[in-house]
Amino acid sequence: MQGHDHDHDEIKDKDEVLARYMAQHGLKSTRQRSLIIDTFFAVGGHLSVEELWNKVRAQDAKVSVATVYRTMKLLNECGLAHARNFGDGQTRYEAAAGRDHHDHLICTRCGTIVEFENDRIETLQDAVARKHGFTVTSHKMELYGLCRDCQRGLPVASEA
Amino acid sequence: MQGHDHDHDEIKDKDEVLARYMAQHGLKSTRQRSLIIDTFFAVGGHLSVEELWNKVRAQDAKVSVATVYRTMKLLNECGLAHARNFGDGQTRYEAAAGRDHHDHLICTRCGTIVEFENDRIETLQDAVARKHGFTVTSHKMELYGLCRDCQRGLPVASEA
DNA sequence: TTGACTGCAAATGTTTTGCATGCCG
DNA sequence: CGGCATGCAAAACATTTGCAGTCAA
Repeated sequence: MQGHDHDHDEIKDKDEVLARYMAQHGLKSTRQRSLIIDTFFAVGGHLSVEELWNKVRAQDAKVSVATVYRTMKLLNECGLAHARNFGDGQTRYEAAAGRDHHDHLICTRCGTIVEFENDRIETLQDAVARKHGFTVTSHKMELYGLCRDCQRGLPVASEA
Repeated sequence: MQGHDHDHDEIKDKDEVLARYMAQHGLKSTRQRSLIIDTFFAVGGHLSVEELWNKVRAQDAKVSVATVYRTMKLLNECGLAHARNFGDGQTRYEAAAGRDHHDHLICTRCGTIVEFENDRIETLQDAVARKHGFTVTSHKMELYGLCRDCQRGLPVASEA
């Protein structure tokens, strides 16, 4: 739906990071891992492990959830995916390769997630942290509310 | 650190909110609920259900975890407690009655949690939301990093 | 060949729930 | 009394892990 036809650099970058990480850690590139990782980056968005598993199983019915969990944990460790936690009980992952930091607007009615970034907020965050003697290494910020459509009571389109 | 010795108004406010909510929902005031709620507000901080359960059991050994879960869910629903999720697998609750909104600085080494509020950040958040057509009803922001002591490598004092 | 990877199922840890009993109102 | 609340244990989830077989390097 969105025009992301120019992420070849990022994909290359991602592959490099991944290859380097796997080499350094003695990890192997397997059919399942490739499938999971490719699917994850191809789908985009904020996937729960189960959602990702479903996409993956559509292509290879024998991949187990455990492998998806293990693979996403790896991606997270090597910095290519970030684990997020938006209130429903599940951990969601989002692609991180070559992307700037960003935060989220979450519609509490239809579940839409919009990403944004705002340098002025980041600057203020740093200032606050400094005032309290903290050195900040990461942060997360989530704004919950109603998106434009839900404010007007439009029917919820459910998820894909 | 913080001078919050004047929360008597807030406590009264809390009881009112609670009483009204319980009346409206046909809820009963029981020994267990009172004990759990009083303990929760007395201890303060960001308690996991298990931590709270331990405090409660010290006073009445027969209270079950289930009741603590049920009670905290109630407090959360009536707005007197907020559920938070700081990365470890557990949901933590913090008192919300009569308190201004605030965010958190979390030390990733010793676990210290510092609360802060910053109106300019809130203002910017609203602006961002508006730009994306959202009406924000709540938000959370967490800054992760090292607190002053941990930056200097001081020994971790563990939790209480 | 070898050791990492996988699938499966069992194990974990957290939170929820069904049910019979208990207690507030 | 009647119905919500409680305790207990089982159930429900999300996630992890032990193990034996499989596969990449």
